Amino acid sequence: MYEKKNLPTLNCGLDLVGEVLYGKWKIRILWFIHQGNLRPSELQRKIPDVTRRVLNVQLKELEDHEMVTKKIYPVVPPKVEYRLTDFGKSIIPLIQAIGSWGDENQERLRQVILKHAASLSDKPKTPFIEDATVIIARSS
Amino acid sequence: MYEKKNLPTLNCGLDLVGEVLYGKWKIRILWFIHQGNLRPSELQRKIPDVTRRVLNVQLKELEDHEMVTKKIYPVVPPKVEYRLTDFGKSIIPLIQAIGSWGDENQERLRQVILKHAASLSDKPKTPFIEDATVIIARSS
DNA sequence: TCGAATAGGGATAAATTTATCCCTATACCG
DNA sequence: CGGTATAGGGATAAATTTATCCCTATTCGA
Repeated sequence: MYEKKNLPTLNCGLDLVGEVLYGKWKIRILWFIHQGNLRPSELQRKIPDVTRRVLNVQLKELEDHEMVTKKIYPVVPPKVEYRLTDFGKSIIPLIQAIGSWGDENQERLRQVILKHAASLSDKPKTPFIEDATVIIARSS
Repeated sequence: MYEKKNLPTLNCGLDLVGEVLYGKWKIRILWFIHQGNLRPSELQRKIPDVTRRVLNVQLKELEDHEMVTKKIYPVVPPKVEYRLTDFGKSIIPLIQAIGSWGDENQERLRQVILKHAASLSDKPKTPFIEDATVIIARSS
């Protein structure tokens, strides 16, 4: 595993929440578990962009942070279920609120996100002189 | 700058919010601006762990995402102020709620975070055989 | 005149997170 | 028998984010 070299900042509540929710998929994982998708394979189908490996890693962290519990059924093929702890359940209203705000502002969010992303891409790497060259070739 | 190679997932509101709030310091930056710390130097003093470079970068992203506006005063020494947009203001209640939940659960959060962090460090890298060697040496 | 404060940013390094690849195991279905 | 589904994890690569270092400029105060 990876050993942290910089200690996290843990001054205020905001810092603390950040530690347990920070992770590309964690909020969504919690949300989908809340929705009743308890098994890793179900979660993976709900979040196709996450790989199984990373899903496992983030679930493990959520477990360590006592947001979920893991139950392994000794059957074949294997069966595992994750459930929210009471602690995990208590954060669901926040996730709900965040999701609602996001839904309400969907259009604007999508617009500014895409605009920002574009502003990163459209820095031309090839100088304009190249375009000029093409034009000259055509006009000959 | 850095050009993204993997496109973000933008399916639901949760994804969208993630895009604009994801960043180690962004939520805190918004919060402190909301508290009236408008100038970069003030923000830096409030968040000593962020470097000026990164503070600038994250402020720029918040600006691109229309969460804040930047106002440059043509004076010397330079003076700059960031303010929340109406859009930015509308997300403050969420941040407030997250912070409150974090404060309320401060103790438990601190505990599980530290426990998890410790579990990463205390994986012994030197195999147990070394301990055994020591014991044998002692008993001779 | 030197140092501090103000704001900014390029180049690069380091840290961290996320993804890819590949392997283990078993039962069921056709 | 061969393919699929189930869950898991080590080793390593790639992507991304964050940090470090070092510059520019001006005014004020000691």
